[in-house]
Amino acid sequence: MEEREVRIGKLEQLKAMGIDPYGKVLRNIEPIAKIRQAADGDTCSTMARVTNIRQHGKLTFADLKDFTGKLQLSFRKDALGDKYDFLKKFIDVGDVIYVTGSMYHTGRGELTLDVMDFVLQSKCLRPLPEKWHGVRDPEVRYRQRYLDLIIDDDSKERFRKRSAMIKAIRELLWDKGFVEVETPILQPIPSGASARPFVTHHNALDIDLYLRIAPELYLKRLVVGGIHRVFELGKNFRNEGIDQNHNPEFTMLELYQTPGDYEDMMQVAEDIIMAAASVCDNNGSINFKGMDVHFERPFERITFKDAFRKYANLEWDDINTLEKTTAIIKDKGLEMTKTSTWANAIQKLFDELVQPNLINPTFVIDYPVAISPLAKRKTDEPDFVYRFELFVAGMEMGNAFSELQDPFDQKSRFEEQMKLKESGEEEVILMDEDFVTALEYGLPPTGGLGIGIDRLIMLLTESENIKDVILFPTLRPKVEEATETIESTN
RNA sequence: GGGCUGUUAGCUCAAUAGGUAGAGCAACGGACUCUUAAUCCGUGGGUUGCAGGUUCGAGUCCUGUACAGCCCA
Repeated sequence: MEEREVRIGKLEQLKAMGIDPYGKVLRNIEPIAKIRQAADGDTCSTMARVTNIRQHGKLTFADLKDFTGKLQLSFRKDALGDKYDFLKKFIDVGDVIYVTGSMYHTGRGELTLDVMDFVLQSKCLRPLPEKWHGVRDPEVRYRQRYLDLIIDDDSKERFRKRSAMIKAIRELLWDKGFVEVETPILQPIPSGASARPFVTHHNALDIDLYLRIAPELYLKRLVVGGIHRVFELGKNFRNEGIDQNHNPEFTMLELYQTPGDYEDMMQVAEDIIMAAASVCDNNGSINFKGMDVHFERPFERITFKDAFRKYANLEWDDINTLEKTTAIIKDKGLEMTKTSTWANAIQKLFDELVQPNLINPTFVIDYPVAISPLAKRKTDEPDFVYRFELFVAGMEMGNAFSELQDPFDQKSRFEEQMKLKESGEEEVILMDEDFVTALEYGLPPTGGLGIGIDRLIMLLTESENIKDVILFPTLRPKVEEATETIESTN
């Protein structure tokens, strides 16, 4: 590791000269994006990482980058004197420096800070990845995200947008009078959705606890408690495989509103998605995995039954029993991975035959009660519920319903789920008696909505892999290696 | 879980048929006051992911393994 040794050598020399390579805090700075708005002749100061150095004898240009942008610097021997020689000798690409100087435009028109003084703020001991190919190895990008952020402007921009979208969503909800809350991540019963949970153990209580798979049942308790508009934006955890669309921990928005129903939730869902989309200047059109997607209100609506008719050419009479769905699954050469129930079969058929066709934002509404244990039955059609799922680019983006208020019905639906569990079904919505008790106190007519934030951000930033919108995606830890680190100096 | 592909210098990538492992950038030394992938001259840099095997000889072929990517479930 020769280059690193060279830089450590410089570090030692600096110390010997009485210069702290990890300098004092200098606060009178502004981010690069702000500085770039200055007029020629203005005096500006900033602190950022040097990403490129171009030396020309007694004149040196350098590029400085922070999270907000890039700025060219010029260093002149005739302005800096001995300090210019210090620059040439001790400042490397990767170092973080404080600079102060005056703005001007070069002959070629590049906005540049002519440096009057600079201070080393942190010495970079390792060479940065190559300057124009950047980091290609996905593993480095995910494990050493800081390198990705230093080098890759697109990545930087993607995470800046992520932050801005989440801010836009929060502001929208606050403006609508929603209260933001935090409910337990450690839950004794991981209910509210059907997925395998992570298990952990609390020593003092000597009980197993589960990382939540959904905050749903807690948020509805809060509606019972009188918080009529409530939301939570946070992590859920599901113990399932990792692929382009799945990370074991992911960010979910859930909100509940009373008075409200799933019609209201369609409006809110559109509001949220348009608010997030407004952050990306793409005029509501994106291209995702080769699909052209247009965001335009109102989003399309189609009933669950009609979706089968339209996209799979199947009438409800063709698929309303386990025998019929099983036959079709075989006929299409599909494979059932879960237990053989009508609920699993109809879900499988939907996932395979309908979902991939839903490119533009589409609300699929009025689901069968058998696959919706927390949603309110339709008054005119009690085998169906007031529920929708939102699909975009063939991906599920959201799930919402008019919430089931009837504690007796809720109890019996939990019981059905538990029967399924006993018969070997792994993923069911677990019985939560305390939640039923809460319903007995009276849940007013409520609409509830969940939106997968990571997937929304993937879509709007046209990122095909969920790992590209999560700063530190879950990876298998590296076993060997433990990259050579410096010996502690004490 | 299954299949395919990848892993070579700090970074990005080469290496034809199994025959001394190369280039660009980065680094180091030198020239250079308007470059922006600066340019020019020169120098150093490798346990080819890891562990075995075949062979006179392995980056290359075989087996196993680790990690990653893609596809499938």
